[in-house]
Amino acid sequence: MRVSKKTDYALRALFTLVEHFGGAPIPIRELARRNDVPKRFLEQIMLDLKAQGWVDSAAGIRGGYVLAKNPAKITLGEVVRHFDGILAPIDCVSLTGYQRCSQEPVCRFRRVFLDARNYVTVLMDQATLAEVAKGAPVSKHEVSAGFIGGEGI
Amino acid sequence: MRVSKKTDYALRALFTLVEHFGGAPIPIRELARRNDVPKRFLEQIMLDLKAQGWVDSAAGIRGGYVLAKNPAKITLGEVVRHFDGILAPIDCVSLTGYQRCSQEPVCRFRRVFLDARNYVTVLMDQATLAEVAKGAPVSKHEVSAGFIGGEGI
DNA sequence: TTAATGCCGACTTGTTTTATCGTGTATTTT
DNA sequence: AAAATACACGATAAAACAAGTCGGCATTAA
Repeated sequence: MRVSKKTDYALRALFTLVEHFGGAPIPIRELARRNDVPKRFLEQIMLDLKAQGWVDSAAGIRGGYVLAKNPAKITLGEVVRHFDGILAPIDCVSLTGYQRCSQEPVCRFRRVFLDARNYVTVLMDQATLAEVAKGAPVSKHEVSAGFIGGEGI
Repeated sequence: MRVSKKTDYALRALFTLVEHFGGAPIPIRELARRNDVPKRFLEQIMLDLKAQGWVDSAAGIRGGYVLAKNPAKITLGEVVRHFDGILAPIDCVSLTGYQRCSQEPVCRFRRVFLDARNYVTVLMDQATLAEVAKGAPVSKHEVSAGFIGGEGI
């Protein structure tokens, strides 16, 4: 599951809106500046988020975007899946994007990808914006630590 | 971590070679037929696998490909990483493909992707061809079962 | 009314994916 | 030595996707 810039940018904007949940609308200009996203590109993305019912917009001089739902009701899984398609590493172990493969009856490595899917989908579907927003940013040390053999990652 | 057809095809061929480890070379024609892969495309892939030292080839009328190393010494992680690049879902949580992101000091969702990376990379780097080849194919039931809320996958 | 804002569709540009094709070289059986 | 069977290598290419960019219209508060 590789996430695109589009998904990345969408999440940045969403988490900014979570911070200001219940407050005044935030204009795209501000969302773009604070999250280091190209403004015209973010426009497209916000439009898409609105069509999905995750955000609402107000036009005019005090306009901007607000979160349309409680942040506990939106998950990372939904957002990633919307922009990038399936979460599974390969179609033959996906539910939403299942494609039959001729090798299924004999394929051995499929089990490993199924394992990956099981972990990742549960992880993503349980990760609500509300819960994730509570956590602290990742420290530099965490990215390079905690591995068994020091393999490349 | 989305795996490409190329990786998929490479793994199909490799597992066929694992089955015949120690035996006579298997020609591309046969590898292509048995694994349902376009022959000319597989040619490229096998050349690549050879350059990596994972397979060896013999020309001539009784020629073909054989595994060049013990299947316990090749992991899915190595193969996937070679063809598809990083295993991490996003560069900011990758070791081999790390790219600094301006939002790191404030990003909240990065932790979730780090979690996904940790699981997937350990899984893939521990999965040797030898071990994986021992397992049984995945049954139809396994792909659609075992989930908490019945979310889309 | 005017300035700030969102809305909308089209367009661009570059990369990656998934191959296909033609030709050349090596090996072995006959 | 010749024929058959393989691998080796480079070029080409259609299609999809990713990541933006642009121009102009609609809406609203001050």
